Amino acid sequence: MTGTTTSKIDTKRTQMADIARLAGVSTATVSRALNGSVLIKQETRERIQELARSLNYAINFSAKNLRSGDNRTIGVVIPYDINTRQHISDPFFLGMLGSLADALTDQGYDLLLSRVDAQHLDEVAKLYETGRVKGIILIGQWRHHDQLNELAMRRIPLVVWGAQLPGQMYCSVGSDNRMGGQMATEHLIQKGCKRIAFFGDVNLPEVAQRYEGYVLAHHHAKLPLEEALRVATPFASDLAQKMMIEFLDQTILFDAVFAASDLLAISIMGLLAARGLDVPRDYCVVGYDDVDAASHCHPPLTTIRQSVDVAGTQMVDCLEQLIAGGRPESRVLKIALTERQSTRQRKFR
Amino acid sequence: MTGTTTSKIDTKRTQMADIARLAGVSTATVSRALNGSVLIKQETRERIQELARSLNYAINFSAKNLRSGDNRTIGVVIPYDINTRQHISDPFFLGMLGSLADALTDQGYDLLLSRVDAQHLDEVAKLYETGRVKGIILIGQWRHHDQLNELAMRRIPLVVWGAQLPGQMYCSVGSDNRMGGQMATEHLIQKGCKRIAFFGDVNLPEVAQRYEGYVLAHHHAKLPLEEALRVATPFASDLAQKMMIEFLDQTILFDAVFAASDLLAISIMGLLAARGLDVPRDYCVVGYDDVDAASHCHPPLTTIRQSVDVAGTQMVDCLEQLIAGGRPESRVLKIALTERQSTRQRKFR
DNA sequence: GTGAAAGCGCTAACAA
DNA sequence: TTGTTAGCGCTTTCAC
Repeated sequence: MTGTTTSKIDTKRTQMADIARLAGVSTATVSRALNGSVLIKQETRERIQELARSLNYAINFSAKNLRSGDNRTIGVVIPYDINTRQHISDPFFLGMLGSLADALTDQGYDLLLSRVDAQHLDEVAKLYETGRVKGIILIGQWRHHDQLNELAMRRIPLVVWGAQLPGQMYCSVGSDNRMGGQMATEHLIQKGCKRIAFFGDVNLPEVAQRYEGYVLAHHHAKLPLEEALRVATPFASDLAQKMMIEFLDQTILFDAVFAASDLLAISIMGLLAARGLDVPRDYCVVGYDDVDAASHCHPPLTTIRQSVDVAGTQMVDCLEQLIAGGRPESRVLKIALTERQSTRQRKFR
Repeated sequence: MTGTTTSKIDTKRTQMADIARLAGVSTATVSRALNGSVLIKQETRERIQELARSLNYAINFSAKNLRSGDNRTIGVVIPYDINTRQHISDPFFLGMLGSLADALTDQGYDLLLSRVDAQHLDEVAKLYETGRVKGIILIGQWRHHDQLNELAMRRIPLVVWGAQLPGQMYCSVGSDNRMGGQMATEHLIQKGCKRIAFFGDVNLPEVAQRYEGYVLAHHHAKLPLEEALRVATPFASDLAQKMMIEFLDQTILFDAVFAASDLLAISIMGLLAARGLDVPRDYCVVGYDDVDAASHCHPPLTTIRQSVDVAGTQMVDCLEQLIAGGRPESRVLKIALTERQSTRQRKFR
């Protein structure tokens, strides 16, 4: 028995042989016609295509893939860290996923979504090695640089969203975090801020680079750096919230915040508001990502925009090159500062 | 030529035949051994499994699927509406996606993610008919009830996240929207609110049911309904924002808001704050979904919690029944009100 | 311009 | 307990 025992009238799905019989040609001709081969006389081709359509024919991908040793599926992997609970709860990732879905669809790929425990990143190798996917896009580098390098050495076509790191064997696409950090900080300095708190987990490469930009801006402006102003919050979570409250309770002197993600920025703005403090009058705040919420929150958030759409197409482009046997360069995407209320109307002191 | 021309040393992937040769058995034995068949002597079985492992063997799924006429992939579809730009920008959907990813993985399924133009929902049928997926989970019913019915009539195993509607041919899983709307409204009434604005697009079945609950609560409390208090905002977007501002500008008398999504609720709270109005002192606000942001915003938002994890497993469960030829009932999941600051400390007037 | 035929890597009925 | 054999539905070389 072939199909599942779903119904008694197991209407076998139409296949090439059926079309061939009906059209009075061979399956070879049908195959060619359906693939738009110029070898087939136009008239025959159109007749067969029409027939296929009217029969509601749908090709069997398993057979096609088996025969051609090929497939058009890309694995998109979102690692999650059980310990830090750094799940995909950030809307930025959803945006990225959407962007990838579109970019892959455009190129005729299917998207196999997989959540993988970051402890066992080598599981993603299986995806490739079983022939399920032709390549892998990994969203979120976290702190798994070494594991990623290992995957790349196994010759797995792999593109990672994240920072470009020294000694990197895999292809990465990411935004210019250093520049982003610098621009954000310079913007604040320009608004007259002098004691800028930095919120973010510098153990993550991307955040570390944003912090480097922050440091650089301070150097340029000949502003001193202060340890107490660096708060190592994880990405938005209860813990981050707790750390921010702690920070505020310490009554450390500061006049601005640069947060490594919009979620953190929005969170701190809420905390400040709850204490009767006003943004931007009392504190300026800059975020990172430019998620939807950044423009809808109050006050609307000045932030560093990472272009998600571009990211998607770029990653797919890299992956295609990798699949074709190329060795694409990692890419660093341009960012831009979007100024909104959270840093406006600030008076110099 | 078989493989892609990636490298010169085109190391052909190991396959069953290789293992068979090395083990001095037939491929049939290897197949059985690897599938853990009890027909094979334990010793042989273990030897073969060990060999496979050491050779880093990975089965070819195309071949397996072709032969067995089966596969373990489920399509998860997120329709997007080009017109209303109702993309998947709501974090609630990300949560759902994550939950589904986990539930499917637990059951040994792969997740094929697909974004489909809501105008062409029949495209999802192709996913099934080409044998790419064994069933389909659709997140977001929007206003496509009829199209979904049609898909169901084509005998496509389909589970939809959304409201249960009369004359529904497909299996749906959703939360108890009516009850949710009622609970939210009753909670507000209990806090002393009398003129409760409702924000949400009642053209969407889920929102319509929430509104029904709102109406019911008013009846129970013998409170009059007022047209002016119903604001047909779409799901969070610039347009929604604009409509809320318009509403506020009209200076319609109201003392509370029940928003059909947390995003809307958070948005309105920001708008109110920007006008120097306080939640919950001046206005109480209740949202819907209980997304992460609801507890991190300020003030923390009272909201109706939809249990995303349960939703994922329930949908997968339904789909499995459908695939097995069953006819599972649609499910309505329990909701719960989570009280937070946005409705606290309200004094009766 | 079209057809015949081989076979992709695996599974399962039937034999032994 | 294991092997033999016959395909699953498609693509593609080679022949006409």
